[in-house]
Amino acid sequence: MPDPRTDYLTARRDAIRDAAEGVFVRWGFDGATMQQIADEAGVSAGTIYRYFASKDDLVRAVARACSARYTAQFESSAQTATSPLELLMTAGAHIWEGIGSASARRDAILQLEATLVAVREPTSAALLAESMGEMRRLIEALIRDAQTQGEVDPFIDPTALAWLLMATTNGVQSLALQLGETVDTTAAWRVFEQLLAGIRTQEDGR
Amino acid sequence: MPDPRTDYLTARRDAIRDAAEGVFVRWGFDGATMQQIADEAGVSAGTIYRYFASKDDLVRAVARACSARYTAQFESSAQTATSPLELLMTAGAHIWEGIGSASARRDAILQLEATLVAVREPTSAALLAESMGEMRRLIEALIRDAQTQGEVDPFIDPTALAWLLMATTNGVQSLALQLGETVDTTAAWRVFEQLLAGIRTQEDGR
Amino acid sequence: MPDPRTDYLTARRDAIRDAAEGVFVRWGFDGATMQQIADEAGVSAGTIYRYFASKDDLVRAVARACSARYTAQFESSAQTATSPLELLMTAGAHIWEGIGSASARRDAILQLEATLVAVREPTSAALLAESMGEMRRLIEALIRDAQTQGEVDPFIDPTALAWLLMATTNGVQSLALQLGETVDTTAAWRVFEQLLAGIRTQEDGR
Amino acid sequence: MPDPRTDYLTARRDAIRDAAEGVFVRWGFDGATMQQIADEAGVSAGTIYRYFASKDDLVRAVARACSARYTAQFESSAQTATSPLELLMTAGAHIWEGIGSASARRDAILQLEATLVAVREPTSAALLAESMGEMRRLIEALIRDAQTQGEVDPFIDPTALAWLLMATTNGVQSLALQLGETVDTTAAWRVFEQLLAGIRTQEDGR
DNA sequence: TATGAATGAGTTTTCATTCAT
DNA sequence: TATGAATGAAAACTCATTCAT
Repeated sequence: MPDPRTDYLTARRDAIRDAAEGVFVRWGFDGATMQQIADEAGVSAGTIYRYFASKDDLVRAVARACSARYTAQFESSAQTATSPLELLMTAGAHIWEGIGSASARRDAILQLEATLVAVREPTSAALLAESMGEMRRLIEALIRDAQTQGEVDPFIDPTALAWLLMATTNGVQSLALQLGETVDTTAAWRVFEQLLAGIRTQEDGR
Repeated sequence: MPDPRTDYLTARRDAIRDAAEGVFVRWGFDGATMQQIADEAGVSAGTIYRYFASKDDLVRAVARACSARYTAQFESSAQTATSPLELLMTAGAHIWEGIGSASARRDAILQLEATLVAVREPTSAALLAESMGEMRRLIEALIRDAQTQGEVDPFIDPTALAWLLMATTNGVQSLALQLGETVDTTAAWRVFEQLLAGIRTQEDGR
Repeated sequence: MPDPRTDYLTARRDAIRDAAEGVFVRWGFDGATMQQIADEAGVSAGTIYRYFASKDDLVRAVARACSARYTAQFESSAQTATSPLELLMTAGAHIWEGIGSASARRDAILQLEATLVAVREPTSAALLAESMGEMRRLIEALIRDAQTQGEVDPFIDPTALAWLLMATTNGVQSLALQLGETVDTTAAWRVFEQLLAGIRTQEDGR
Repeated sequence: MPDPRTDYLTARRDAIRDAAEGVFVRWGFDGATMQQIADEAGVSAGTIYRYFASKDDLVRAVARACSARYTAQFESSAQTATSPLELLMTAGAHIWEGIGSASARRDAILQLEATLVAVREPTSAALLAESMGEMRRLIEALIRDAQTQGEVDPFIDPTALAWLLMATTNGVQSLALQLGETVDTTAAWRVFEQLLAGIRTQEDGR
C-alpha cells in the first residue's frame, strides 16, 4: 500500500516544512525568504515549488503542523492520571513547566504569527478556529467528566472554563515571550493552582 | 508658550501615526506599505519622512501609543471604586466587557505585532517589557493594598498574581481575536470571577 | 551708482555660493543636497532658488568662482619678480608649496568635479576651456618674454611648454589628493626645477 | 579544473562590469542608474545583484579593473627596449600617443571619478593608493636601473622623479579631457622629451 | 523677500516565482 | 526531478523644486 515513491516525496515535503518552520521562527513569516528556507532545507529555491504551491501555502502548512503538535502534546500530556481533574492539573503543570523551553518558545512564536495571518485571511482563521475548537472540546470533556465524578463544582460552565484555561495558558506563554526570564512562571502556576481550587466541589457544608 | 507651528507639526505627526495604526491593523507591520499609509493620511509618501525617520520609527511610535493607551485605560478604569479589590475587579470587568469591541480588537492586533517585533529586536523588547512592567506595578500595588486591608489572602505572591491577571486578560483578548464571536467572554469572566474568589481572605474558620 | 539693494543681493548670492562650495568639497556635486547647502548658508532651502535657478546653476557658479580664483592666484603669485623666467619659477614654487594646503585641496577637488561636469556638458566644457586658455595665455606670454630676453631656449614651443607646465602642476595636485602625505611634493619640485633647467638657454658652446 | 559553470558566471560578471564601465563613463558614478547599466548589459536590473552586492561594489570593481588595465598597459608598453631609459621613454611616448584615443579618454574619466570617490572614502583611497604605488614602484625600479647603468644622473631622487612622471602624464591626460583637440599633446611630448634630457648623465666635463 | 512643508518622480534594492537546462 | 539564473514587480526612501503663508 505505501508507495515508496510517495513516501519519499512526503518525507521531502516534511523536511522542507520543518526547515521553513525554523526560519519562520527566527525571521517571521514575512521576513523569511524562500532562499533562506531552501538553504536551511538543503535544496534549491526552485525545488520548494515542487512541494508547495507558494510561500503562502508553505506558511499554512507550517501553521497546521504547529497546531497539530499543540493538540498532540496535550493529549499525551497526562497518560498516567487516575481522575479527570488530576489529568487536567497534571497536563497544565506539564505545559506550564515547559513554557520557558526553546520548543515552547518556537511554538508560541508560530502561534502568534498564525493568529495574525488568521486575522487577515478567513481561510486561515477557519483553520485556526478548528484547531482551537478541537483543543477546547478535549478540555471541556475532561471538565464534564470531573463534574460527573463530583470533582468539580457542577454549577460551573465547562465550555467557559475550558476557554479560560486555554486563554490563561496561552497568555502566560505570550507573556514569557515578551518578558523572558523576568516573569516567574512557576510562581504564577502556584497562584493559578490556588485559584483553581475554587472550582473544586465545596466539601464543607457551605 | 505653545508655539502654533509646533502644535501644527505635532498634530500632523499624530494624524500620520493614527493613519498608520489603521493600516497596520489591517495589513500588519510588514504588509503595510508607506504608500497605503500616505493615502490613508491624505499626504504624499515623501511627507511621512518629514515626521518619521523610517518605517521602523513609525512602527515604534504606533506601538508606543498603543501601550500608552492600554495603561491609561486601566488607570481610568475604576475611579469610583471604594476598595483596592473592588477597583481591580471593576477594572477587570470593564476591560473584559470591551474585549469584543473594535478598538480592543485593534489594540490586541497591534500588541501581537509588537510582540513579534520584540522577539526579534532587543530594543523593541525592552520597550515592550517596560510598558508591561509598568502595568504590572500598578496591579501589584493594588493587590498589596488589598492584602494590607485584609481583602486578599496575605499568603499570595502579589507579583505572580499580577502577571497572572495580565496573562489571562491578554490571553482572552487573543482568543477572541482568533475565534471571533465563538468564544463567550462574558461567561469566561463569570468563571474567572468565581476563581478569583479563591484569593479572597478566607473568612470561615480555615 | 552702486545700488545698496543690489549690493545686498550680490553679497547674499556670494555667501550662498561659498557655502555651497564647502558642501560640494565635502560631498561632491552629486552627493550634496540643497538642504545641506541651505543649512551651511544659514538660509532656508527655498531661498536658494531666489539666487540660483537650479542646483546645476549653483554648480556652474561655484565652478566659475573656482576657476577665477585659480587664475587670480597665479597673477598675484610673483609680483616682485625681476625677469619673466624668475617670475615663472617663483610662481611655480609658490603654487607647489601650497599643494598640501587645505585651500589647494579644496580647489583641486572642485577642479576635478568641474572637469567631470565638463566632460558631459558642452556648456561647462566651453567655460572650463576658456578659463584654462586664459591661464595658458598668461604663461605663454611669460615664456615668450623670456625667450625674447634670451632666458629661455628660443627653439622651444611656448604654447606646448605652457600646457606642459599646467598639466604637471595639476597632475601633482591630483596626485597629492590621491595619496595625501605619501607623495613628497618638495622633492618632486626639486626634480622638476632640475628638468626645467633644460629649457634655459644653453650658455655653453654647444 | 575550469568549472564551466564558474566560467559562465565569471564571463557574465565581466560583461556586466564592462557595461557598467561604459555607462559610468557617460554618466558618472553618481549619475548612472542601475537600470541604465542593466539595459546596456542586456539583463534585468535585479540580475546585477546576483553578481555585485551593491552599486558601490560595482563601482569598486570597475575602478579596480581600470587600475589593473592601466598598470598592464605600462608593463606591456615597451617589450623591445634595450635599456631602462629607452624603455621609460618608449613607454612614455606610447602612452602619450594614445592620450587622444577613446579608450584613454574612458580610463581618464574613470580615474577622475575614482579619485573623487577616494577623497571621500578611506577604503577606496587605500585601493587607489595601492594601485598608484604599484605603478610608481615599476617606474622607480626602471630609473634606478638606468642610474646603475649610467644612463641617468645618479643625483636625482628616483622616487620623486617617478611621481613626477606619473603626475605629468596624468596631468596631460586630464588636460586633454578638459580641452579636447585644443591641446597638442605631440608638441607637449616633444618639449617633455627635451626636459627629460636634463636627467641624462651629463657627458660633458661638468 | 524668506520660509519650510509638501510633493512626486526617480533610485536602489529585494524577493517570490518561473523555466531552460 | 532538481537546479539556480533570470525576471520584474514592488517597496523604502531621497531630494530638487514649488508655493502658500
